[in-house]
Amino acid sequence: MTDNELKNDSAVEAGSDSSARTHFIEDIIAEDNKTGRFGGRVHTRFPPEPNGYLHIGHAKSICLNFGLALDYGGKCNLRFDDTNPTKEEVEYVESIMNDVRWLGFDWEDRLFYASDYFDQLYEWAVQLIKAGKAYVDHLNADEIREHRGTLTQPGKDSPYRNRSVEENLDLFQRMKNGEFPDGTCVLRAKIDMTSPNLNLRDPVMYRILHATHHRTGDKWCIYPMYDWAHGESDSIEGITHSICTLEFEDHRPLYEWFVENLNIYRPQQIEFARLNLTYTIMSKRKLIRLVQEKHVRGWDDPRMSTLSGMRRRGYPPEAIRAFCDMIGLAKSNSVADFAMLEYCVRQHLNKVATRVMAVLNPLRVVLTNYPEGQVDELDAVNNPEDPSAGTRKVPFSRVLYIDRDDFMENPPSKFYRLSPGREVRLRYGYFIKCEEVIKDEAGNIIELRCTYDPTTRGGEAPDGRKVKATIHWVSAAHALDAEVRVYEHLFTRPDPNSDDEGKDFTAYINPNSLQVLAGCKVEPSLKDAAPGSRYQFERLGYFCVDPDSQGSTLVFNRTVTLRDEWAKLQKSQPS
RNA sequence: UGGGGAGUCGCCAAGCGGCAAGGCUCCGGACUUUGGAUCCGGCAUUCGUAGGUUCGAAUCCUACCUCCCCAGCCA
Repeated sequence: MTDNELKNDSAVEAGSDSSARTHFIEDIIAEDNKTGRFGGRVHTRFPPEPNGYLHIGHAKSICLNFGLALDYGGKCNLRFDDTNPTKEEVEYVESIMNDVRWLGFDWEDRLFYASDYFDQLYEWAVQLIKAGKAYVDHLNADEIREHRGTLTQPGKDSPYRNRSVEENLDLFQRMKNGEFPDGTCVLRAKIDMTSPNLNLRDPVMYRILHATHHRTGDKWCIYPMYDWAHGESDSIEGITHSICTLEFEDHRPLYEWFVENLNIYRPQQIEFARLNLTYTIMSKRKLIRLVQEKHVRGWDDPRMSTLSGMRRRGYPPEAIRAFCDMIGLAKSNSVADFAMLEYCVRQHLNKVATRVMAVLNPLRVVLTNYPEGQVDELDAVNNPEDPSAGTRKVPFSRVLYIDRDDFMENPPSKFYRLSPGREVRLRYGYFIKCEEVIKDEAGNIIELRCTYDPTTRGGEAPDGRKVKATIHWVSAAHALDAEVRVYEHLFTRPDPNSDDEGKDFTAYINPNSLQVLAGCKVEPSLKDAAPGSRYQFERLGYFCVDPDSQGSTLVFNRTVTLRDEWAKLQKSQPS
């Protein structure tokens, strides 16, 4: 996919006339381009820490950063912010690269790691020490906290704050050489212990961590803190607009203090509001708990808000991009409605998904006037939204399955599917009329006896009579068995974080978030459906073949239902 | 009570002194061999509150209110 296709695609998906409406970051870029601040360059970066899987919130940042580069003819780097070896793993860096690519973005040859810059960072730290702007502090963690003061009280200088440059240089080198155990001392920037901005009260730049790093191994036992590594990495890479989330607004003065005191190139940090979505959790800490405590099957469980989960669920990357376009960008905390995401998923799938017939909850139907052993090959349209998708043959015979939801013995007035004595159309097939309801001893309906009208082949009656409903079906003798996994929101409330009642978010996990339907029947054209392929099961929703499918066992995930007027009616008038 | 942000329809979100875009949701209706899609129509006399400036304010000024973030050797 070319850059242009990607752009147009997203714009079209979002239903926006792209050209108009700019958000505040685009305004900033326009202004910078006007003043020539960065010489017309736009160079962004997506800087994940490899300590978990990417989620839909990251998608917003990815689309923003890579999207801006695309829109302004600039570049976007992928940079792993790997400054804490105790939490980071290669499994995560691989999954992250995989997810960014899947979303449709390309960092070309610009794959970087903050750990690439450890040597440079060390040199710069020495430079600050020499300038009297950094010192080694032997206060322990508790003491540092005590000296930091509070929100309303200024902090106090550490007794080690005024060590000589020589002593600091010596100590810092010995920190690096591994002469001290974890926690004995840290390197701090010497700024202002009385600043109302706590980030400026002599922030820690390096801590001692005798841990093996996923890339640098045991080369280092001191690791830079986020504030010390991030801006400097941006500077090294020539980033123009360093976009991050709101909680870093307070860090901007520190970001700028470092680049100014080092006298190096200064990128512009810009903050935006992270994405929140109803019925989902976005914190990595909580997502990892869902996985570790086995509330879900793994990072890629289709109920997860991770990109890998959404991929397995069947959400197309185009839909996620369109969603990121649709939600806009601002600085106010907000919670996007999950329905927006589903709208984007349906909108894309409607245009591209092959239609197929599947019966989730089979009810046997025998056409009493249809010749035994006769098979009719009916023509079915693969995608009414896309004529080029062509048609296929669907076998029709005497014994069929329809969905139990499509039959009611005593239908309410608004129900216009099949019921005793009523006639409906079988999609692409014939009109059938229900003549008899067969029940078992317990009174459960086990079969319907119907007659079909041979003159209605294809679904049109020569006498022009109309039918109120068209229902889907499969031929019993030809159908394939399948397992279908039906999902609902993972949480029972729009904001699972609301810890009123002092409850943990796990208290709001939806016990019905996964329902496994066995014994489903799908049409034979699905025989060799590959994992990951997406279909519309007519009248039901969009479904995606799960990787658990193997050999003759087909497993589908329900991606999202179709919009359903009937379901809505039932909900509003329960009875 | 320190500092940094934000408050426009149920949810996102435009608007930057000239009289409230758009999308999602929702509600009507048309069409329909998917109760899908599509198409039409409806949905903020009002912009956190109260004052003020102005011919005119969501937009400027003042005060207040509410919410979010910051006291990791996490990012």
